[in-house]
Amino acid sequence: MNVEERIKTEGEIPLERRTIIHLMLVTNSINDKMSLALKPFDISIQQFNVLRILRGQKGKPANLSTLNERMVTKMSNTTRLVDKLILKEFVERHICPSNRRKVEISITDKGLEQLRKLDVLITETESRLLNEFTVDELKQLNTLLHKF
Amino acid sequence: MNVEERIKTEGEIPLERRTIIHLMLVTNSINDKMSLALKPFDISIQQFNVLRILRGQKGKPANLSTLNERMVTKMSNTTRLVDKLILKEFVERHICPSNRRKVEISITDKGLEQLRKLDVLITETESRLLNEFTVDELKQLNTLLHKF
DNA sequence: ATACAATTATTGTATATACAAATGTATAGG
DNA sequence: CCTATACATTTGTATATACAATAATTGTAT
Repeated sequence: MNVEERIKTEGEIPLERRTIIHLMLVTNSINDKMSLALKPFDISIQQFNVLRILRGQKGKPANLSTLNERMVTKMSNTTRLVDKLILKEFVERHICPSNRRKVEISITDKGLEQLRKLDVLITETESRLLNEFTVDELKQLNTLLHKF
Repeated sequence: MNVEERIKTEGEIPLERRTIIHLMLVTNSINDKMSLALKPFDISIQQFNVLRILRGQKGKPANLSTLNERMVTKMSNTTRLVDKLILKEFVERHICPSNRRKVEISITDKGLEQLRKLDVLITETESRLLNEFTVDELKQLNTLLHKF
Protein backbone atom coordinates (compact mmCIF):
# COMPACT_ATOMS: atom_id res chain seq x y z
CA MET A 1 0.00 0.00 0.00
CA ASN A 2 1.58 3.23 -1.17
CA VAL A 3 -0.08 6.02 0.79
CA GLU A 4 0.86 9.05 -1.29
CA GLU A 5 0.05 7.33 -4.56
CA ARG A 6 -3.27 6.04 -3.31
CA ILE A 7 -4.56 9.37 -1.96
CA LYS A 8 -2.70 11.34 -4.64
CA THR A 9 -0.85 13.78 -2.43
CA GLU A 10 2.37 15.37 -3.47
CA GLY A 11 3.11 17.20 -0.21
CA GLU A 12 4.75 15.38 2.68
CA ILE A 13 2.39 14.00 5.32
CA PRO A 14 3.49 14.24 8.96
CA LEU A 15 4.56 10.83 10.28
CA GLU A 16 1.79 10.47 12.84
CA ARG A 17 -0.95 11.44 10.41
CA ARG A 18 0.57 9.22 7.77
CA THR A 19 0.53 6.26 10.14
CA ILE A 20 -3.16 6.67 10.92
CA ILE A 21 -4.04 7.07 7.26
CA HIS A 22 -1.87 4.09 6.39
CA LEU A 23 -3.71 1.92 8.89
CA MET A 24 -7.07 3.04 7.54
CA LEU A 25 -6.10 2.34 3.95
CA VAL A 26 -4.81 -1.10 4.79
CA THR A 27 -7.82 -2.22 6.82
CA ASN A 28 -10.24 -0.75 4.30
CA SER A 29 -8.54 -2.81 1.65
CA ILE A 30 -8.63 -5.93 3.83
CA ASN A 31 -12.31 -5.39 4.53
CA ASP A 32 -13.07 -4.98 0.85
CA LYS A 33 -11.31 -8.19 0.00
CA MET A 34 -12.92 -10.13 2.80
CA SER A 35 -16.39 -8.89 1.85
CA LEU A 36 -15.73 -9.83 -1.73
CA ALA A 37 -14.67 -13.32 -0.72
CA LEU A 38 -17.81 -13.75 1.38
CA LYS A 39 -20.12 -12.21 -1.19
CA PRO A 40 -20.90 -15.42 -3.14
CA PHE A 41 -22.18 -16.84 0.14
CA ASP A 42 -24.30 -13.79 0.85
CA ILE A 43 -22.74 -13.37 4.28
CA SER A 44 -21.35 -10.15 5.72
CA ILE A 45 -18.15 -9.96 7.72
CA GLN A 46 -20.19 -9.19 10.80
CA GLN A 47 -22.43 -12.18 10.28
CA PHE A 48 -19.40 -14.37 9.72
CA ASN A 49 -17.89 -13.07 12.93
CA VAL A 50 -21.02 -13.93 14.91
CA LEU A 51 -21.07 -17.44 13.48
CA ARG A 52 -17.47 -17.94 14.51
CA ILE A 53 -18.14 -16.68 18.01
CA LEU A 54 -21.05 -19.06 18.34
CA ARG A 55 -18.99 -22.01 17.16
CA GLY A 56 -16.36 -21.05 19.72
CA GLN A 57 -19.00 -21.52 22.38
CA LYS A 58 -18.83 -25.27 21.72
CA GLY A 59 -22.51 -25.96 22.08
CA LYS A 60 -23.02 -23.54 24.91
CA PRO A 61 -25.40 -20.84 23.68
CA ALA A 62 -24.45 -17.17 23.85
CA ASN A 63 -26.66 -14.25 24.70
CA LEU A 64 -26.68 -10.92 22.89
CA SER A 65 -24.41 -9.08 25.27
CA THR A 66 -21.81 -11.84 25.01
CA LEU A 67 -21.87 -11.54 21.24
CA ASN A 68 -21.57 -7.79 21.44
CA GLU A 69 -18.65 -8.05 23.78
CA ARG A 70 -16.71 -10.38 21.53
CA MET A 71 -17.40 -8.98 18.10
CA VAL A 72 -14.37 -7.52 16.36
CA THR A 73 -16.43 -4.65 15.02
CA LYS A 74 -19.13 -3.84 17.52
CA MET A 75 -22.62 -3.16 16.32
CA SER A 76 -25.29 -1.01 17.82
CA ASN A 77 -27.93 -3.53 16.90
CA THR A 78 -27.01 -7.14 17.26
CA THR A 79 -30.66 -8.17 17.51
CA ARG A 80 -31.23 -7.48 13.85
CA LEU A 81 -27.91 -9.00 12.83
CA VAL A 82 -29.01 -12.21 14.51
CA ASP A 83 -32.43 -11.89 12.86
CA LYS A 84 -30.75 -12.23 9.51
CA LEU A 85 -28.81 -15.28 10.54
CA ILE A 86 -32.03 -16.86 11.82
CA LEU A 87 -33.67 -16.17 8.48
CA LYS A 88 -30.85 -18.11 6.84
CA GLU A 89 -31.32 -20.86 9.46
CA PHE A 90 -27.70 -20.60 10.57
CA VAL A 91 -28.60 -19.81 14.18
CA GLU A 92 -31.43 -20.35 16.63
CA ARG A 93 -32.74 -18.06 19.31
CA HIS A 94 -34.49 -19.19 22.47
CA ILE A 95 -35.43 -17.38 25.62
CA CYS A 96 -33.09 -18.27 28.45
CA PRO A 97 -35.08 -20.40 30.92
CA SER A 98 -33.15 -19.30 33.99
CA ASN A 99 -33.43 -15.60 33.19
CA ARG A 100 -36.12 -14.69 30.78
CA ARG A 101 -34.65 -11.30 30.00
CA LYS A 102 -31.85 -13.03 28.20
CA VAL A 103 -31.89 -14.92 24.94
CA GLU A 104 -29.83 -17.95 24.09
CA ILE A 105 -28.38 -17.89 20.62
CA SER A 106 -26.77 -20.98 19.20
CA ILE A 107 -25.42 -22.07 15.86
CA THR A 108 -27.32 -24.75 13.94
CA ASP A 109 -25.90 -27.70 12.04
CA LYS A 110 -26.59 -25.82 8.85
CA GLY A 111 -24.65 -22.89 10.26
CA LEU A 112 -21.71 -25.11 11.20
CA GLU A 113 -21.70 -26.64 7.77
CA GLN A 114 -21.68 -23.23 6.11
CA LEU A 115 -18.90 -22.14 8.41
CA ARG A 116 -16.76 -25.10 7.41
CA LYS A 117 -16.98 -23.96 3.81
CA LEU A 118 -16.19 -20.39 4.76
CA ASP A 119 -13.19 -21.40 6.87
CA VAL A 120 -11.23 -22.57 3.87
CA LEU A 121 -12.09 -19.46 1.94
CA ILE A 122 -11.23 -17.08 4.75
CA THR A 123 -7.98 -18.79 5.64
CA GLU A 124 -6.97 -18.60 1.99
CA THR A 125 -7.91 -14.94 1.79
CA GLU A 126 -5.96 -14.14 4.94
CA SER A 127 -2.90 -15.90 3.56
CA ARG A 128 -3.20 -14.10 0.28
CA LEU A 129 -3.45 -10.76 2.07
CA LEU A 130 -0.35 -11.49 4.11
CA ASN A 131 1.78 -13.27 1.56
CA GLU A 132 4.41 -10.52 1.56
CA PHE A 133 5.11 -11.03 5.25
CA THR A 134 7.52 -13.38 6.95
CA VAL A 135 6.48 -14.91 10.26
CA ASP A 136 8.91 -12.59 11.97
CA GLU A 137 7.40 -9.54 10.35
CA LEU A 138 3.93 -10.62 11.37
CA LYS A 139 5.10 -10.95 14.96
CA GLN A 140 6.73 -7.56 14.72
CA LEU A 141 3.52 -6.04 13.38
CA ASN A 142 1.51 -7.55 16.21
CA THR A 143 3.97 -6.21 18.74
CA LEU A 144 3.61 -2.74 17.33
CA LEU A 145 -0.17 -2.94 17.18
CA HIS A 146 -0.15 -3.99 20.81
CA LYS A 147 1.01 -0.46 21.66
CA PHE A 148 -2.35 0.99 20.71
CA MET B 1 -4.74 -3.33 22.36
CA ASN B 2 -4.82 -6.83 23.80
CA VAL B 3 -6.51 -9.01 21.21
CA GLU B 4 -7.40 -12.06 23.30
CA GLU B 5 -8.69 -9.98 26.16
CA ARG B 6 -10.75 -7.74 23.93
CA ILE B 7 -12.50 -10.51 22.02
CA LYS B 8 -12.48 -12.82 25.04
CA THR B 9 -10.88 -15.86 23.47
CA GLU B 10 -8.92 -18.35 25.48
CA GLY B 11 -7.76 -20.54 22.59
CA GLU B 12 -4.71 -19.56 20.55
CA ILE B 13 -5.41 -17.63 17.36
CA PRO B 14 -3.24 -18.46 14.31
CA LEU B 15 -0.73 -15.69 13.66
CA GLU B 16 -2.16 -14.60 10.31
CA ARG B 17 -5.72 -14.45 11.58
CA ARG B 18 -4.58 -12.70 14.71
CA THR B 19 -2.81 -10.05 12.66
CA ILE B 20 -5.90 -9.26 10.63
CA ILE B 21 -8.08 -9.11 13.73
CA HIS B 22 -5.51 -6.97 15.47
CA LEU B 23 -5.52 -4.47 12.62
CA MET B 24 -9.31 -4.33 12.65
CA LEU B 25 -9.49 -3.78 16.38
CA VAL B 26 -6.91 -1.01 16.26
CA THR B 27 -8.48 0.91 13.40
CA ASN B 28 -11.96 0.49 14.83
CA SER B 29 -10.72 2.01 18.03
CA ILE B 30 -9.00 4.84 16.14
CA ASN B 31 -12.16 5.52 14.18
CA ASP B 32 -14.25 5.62 17.33
CA LYS B 33 -11.93 8.11 18.95
CA MET B 34 -11.74 10.30 15.87
CA SER B 35 -15.51 10.32 15.47
CA LEU B 36 -15.87 11.22 19.12
CA ALA B 37 -13.43 14.10 18.74
CA LEU B 38 -15.32 15.40 15.71
CA LYS B 39 -18.75 14.87 17.23
CA PRO B 40 -19.04 18.27 18.96
CA PHE B 41 -18.57 19.83 15.53
CA ASP B 42 -21.19 17.61 13.96
CA ILE B 43 -18.77 16.50 11.27
CA SER B 44 -18.12 12.91 10.22
CA ILE B 45 -14.68 11.56 9.43
CA GLN B 46 -15.66 11.32 5.79
CA GLN B 47 -16.81 14.92 5.67
CA PHE B 48 -13.62 16.02 7.38
CA ASN B 49 -11.61 14.08 4.82
CA VAL B 50 -13.38 15.81 1.94
CA LEU B 51 -12.76 19.23 3.46
CA ARG B 52 -9.09 18.44 3.79
CA ILE B 53 -8.87 17.27 0.21
CA LEU B 54 -10.54 20.46 -0.97
CA ARG B 55 -8.14 22.61 1.02
CA GLY B 56 -5.27 20.68 -0.52
CA GLN B 57 -6.52 21.85 -3.90
CA LYS B 58 -5.37 25.36 -2.98
CA GLY B 59 -8.26 27.20 -4.54
CA LYS B 60 -8.52 24.91 -7.53
CA PRO B 61 -11.92 23.24 -7.36
CA ALA B 62 -12.25 19.48 -7.42
CA ASN B 63 -14.84 17.37 -9.16
CA LEU B 64 -16.60 14.37 -7.68
CA SER B 65 -14.38 11.73 -9.21
CA THR B 66 -11.28 13.50 -7.92
CA LEU B 67 -12.72 13.46 -4.42
CA ASN B 68 -13.61 9.82 -4.74
CA GLU B 69 -10.16 8.96 -5.91
CA ARG B 70 -8.48 10.64 -2.97
CA MET B 71 -10.74 9.75 -0.10
CA VAL B 72 -9.18 7.49 2.49
CA THR B 73 -12.38 5.55 2.87
CA LYS B 74 -14.15 5.51 -0.48
CA MET B 75 -17.86 6.09 -0.63
CA SER B 76 -20.36 4.87 -3.10
CA ASN B 77 -22.18 8.15 -2.98
CA THR B 78 -20.07 11.23 -2.78
CA THR B 79 -22.84 13.39 -4.20
CA ARG B 80 -24.85 13.15 -1.02
CA LEU B 81 -21.79 13.56 1.17
CA VAL B 82 -21.11 16.84 -0.57
CA ASP B 83 -24.79 17.76 -0.24
CA LYS B 84 -24.36 17.73 3.51
CA LEU B 85 -21.29 19.93 3.40
CA ILE B 86 -23.15 22.40 1.19
CA LEU B 87 -25.98 22.49 3.72
CA LYS B 88 -23.43 23.48 6.34
CA GLU B 89 -22.04 26.06 3.91
CA PHE B 90 -18.55 24.57 4.09
CA VAL B 91 -18.35 23.90 0.36
CA GLU B 92 -19.81 25.19 -2.89
CA ARG B 93 -20.80 23.30 -5.99
CA HIS B 94 -20.88 24.75 -9.50
CA ILE B 95 -21.20 23.17 -12.87
CA CYS B 96 -17.87 23.03 -14.66
CA PRO B 97 -18.07 25.50 -17.57
CA SER B 98 -15.65 23.60 -19.82
CA ASN B 99 -17.37 20.27 -19.33
CA ARG B 100 -20.90 20.50 -18.10
CA ARG B 101 -21.02 16.87 -17.03
CA LYS B 102 -18.60 17.70 -14.29
CA VAL B 103 -19.13 19.71 -11.13
CA GLU B 104 -16.62 21.95 -9.46
CA ILE B 105 -16.57 21.63 -5.71
CA SER B 106 -14.62 24.09 -3.64
CA ILE B 107 -14.23 24.90 0.02
CA THR B 108 -15.68 28.16 1.32
CA ASP B 109 -14.10 30.58 3.77
CA LYS B 110 -16.44 29.23 6.41
CA GLY B 111 -15.21 25.73 5.59
CA LEU B 112 -11.58 26.80 5.85
CA GLU B 113 -12.25 28.43 9.16
CA GLN B 114 -13.94 25.33 10.52
CA LEU B 115 -11.05 23.25 9.26
CA ARG B 116 -8.55 25.39 11.11
CA LYS B 117 -10.37 24.61 14.35
CA LEU B 118 -10.52 20.93 13.52
CA ASP B 119 -6.83 20.76 12.63
CA VAL B 120 -5.76 21.40 16.20
CA LEU B 121 -8.22 18.87 17.51
CA ILE B 122 -7.28 16.17 15.04
CA THR B 123 -3.55 16.66 15.46
CA GLU B 124 -3.99 16.35 19.21
CA THR B 125 -6.10 13.23 18.84
CA GLU B 126 -3.56 11.65 16.53
CA SER B 127 -0.77 12.38 18.99
CA ARG B 128 -2.78 10.98 21.84
CA LEU B 129 -3.47 7.82 19.89
CA LEU B 130 0.19 7.35 19.09
CA ASN B 131 1.77 8.49 22.32
CA GLU B 132 3.16 5.02 23.06
CA PHE B 133 5.24 5.04 19.90
CA THR B 134 8.71 6.34 19.27
CA VAL B 135 9.45 7.93 15.90
CA ASP B 136 11.41 4.82 15.02
CA GLU B 137 8.52 2.56 15.83
CA LEU B 138 6.18 4.65 13.72
CA LYS B 139 8.56 4.36 10.79
CA GLN B 140 8.79 0.64 11.38
CA LEU B 141 5.01 0.36 11.42
CA ASN B 142 4.74 2.28 8.17
CA THR B 143 7.33 0.04 6.58
CA LEU B 144 5.37 -3.04 7.57
CA LEU B 145 2.06 -1.57 6.39
CA HIS B 146 3.71 -0.81 3.08
CA LYS B 147 3.85 -4.58 2.48
CA PHE B 148 0.10 -4.76 2.10
C1' DA C 1 -24.80 15.89 -39.17
C1' DT C 2 -26.25 11.56 -36.80
C1' DA C 3 -25.95 7.69 -34.13
C1' DC C 4 -23.62 5.31 -30.66
C1' DA C 5 -20.60 4.75 -26.92
C1' DA C 6 -18.24 6.74 -23.00
C1' DT C 7 -18.08 9.84 -19.20
C1' DT C 8 -19.84 12.14 -15.06
C1' DA C 9 -23.01 12.90 -11.79
C1' DT C 10 -27.62 12.31 -9.72
C1' DT C 11 -31.58 9.81 -8.15
C1' DG C 12 -34.31 5.79 -6.50
C1' DT C 13 -34.50 2.11 -3.58
C1' DA C 14 -33.23 -1.43 -0.54
C1' DT C 15 -30.50 -2.46 3.26
C1' DA C 16 -27.56 -1.28 7.20
C1' DT C 17 -26.45 1.21 11.13
C1' DA C 18 -26.74 4.56 15.08
C1' DC C 19 -29.26 6.16 18.69
C1' DA C 20 -33.02 6.67 21.76
C1' DA C 21 -37.22 5.02 23.66
C1' DA C 22 -39.94 1.21 25.00
C1' DT C 23 -40.76 -3.49 26.72
C1' DG C 24 -40.40 -7.11 29.75
C1' DT C 25 -37.92 -9.26 33.57
C1' DA C 26 -35.24 -9.54 37.78
C1' DT C 27 -33.48 -7.71 42.11
C1' DA C 28 -33.14 -4.89 46.24
C1' DG C 29 -34.96 -1.89 49.89
C1' DG C 30 -38.45 -0.30 52.89
C1' DC D 1 -45.62 -7.11 49.29
C1' DC D 2 -44.89 -2.97 46.73
C1' DT D 3 -42.05 0.13 44.44
C1' DA D 4 -37.94 1.70 42.49
C1' DT D 5 -33.99 0.52 40.01
C1' DA D 6 -31.15 -2.21 37.09
C1' DC D 7 -30.78 -5.30 33.37
C1' DA D 8 -31.27 -7.52 28.58
C1' DT D 9 -33.27 -7.13 24.57
C1' DT D 10 -36.36 -5.29 21.14
C1' DT D 11 -38.51 -1.75 18.48
C1' DG D 12 -39.01 2.83 16.21
C1' DT D 13 -36.97 6.16 13.59
C1' DA D 14 -33.64 8.93 11.38
C1' DT D 15 -29.58 8.77 8.84
C1' DA D 16 -26.00 6.48 6.10
C1' DT D 17 -24.49 3.55 2.64
C1' DA D 18 -24.49 0.20 -1.34
C1' DC D 19 -25.99 -0.72 -5.68
C1' DA D 20 -28.44 -0.13 -9.83
C1' DA D 21 -30.92 2.76 -12.97
C1' DT D 22 -31.30 7.11 -15.06
C1' DA D 23 -30.08 11.60 -16.99
C1' DA D 24 -27.21 14.77 -19.20
C1' DT D 25 -23.22 15.84 -21.76
C1' DT D 26 -19.34 14.91 -24.57
C1' DG D 27 -16.42 12.33 -27.84
C1' DT D 28 -16.07 9.54 -31.91
C1' DA D 29 -16.93 7.10 -36.00
C1' DT D 30 -19.60 6.87 -40.04
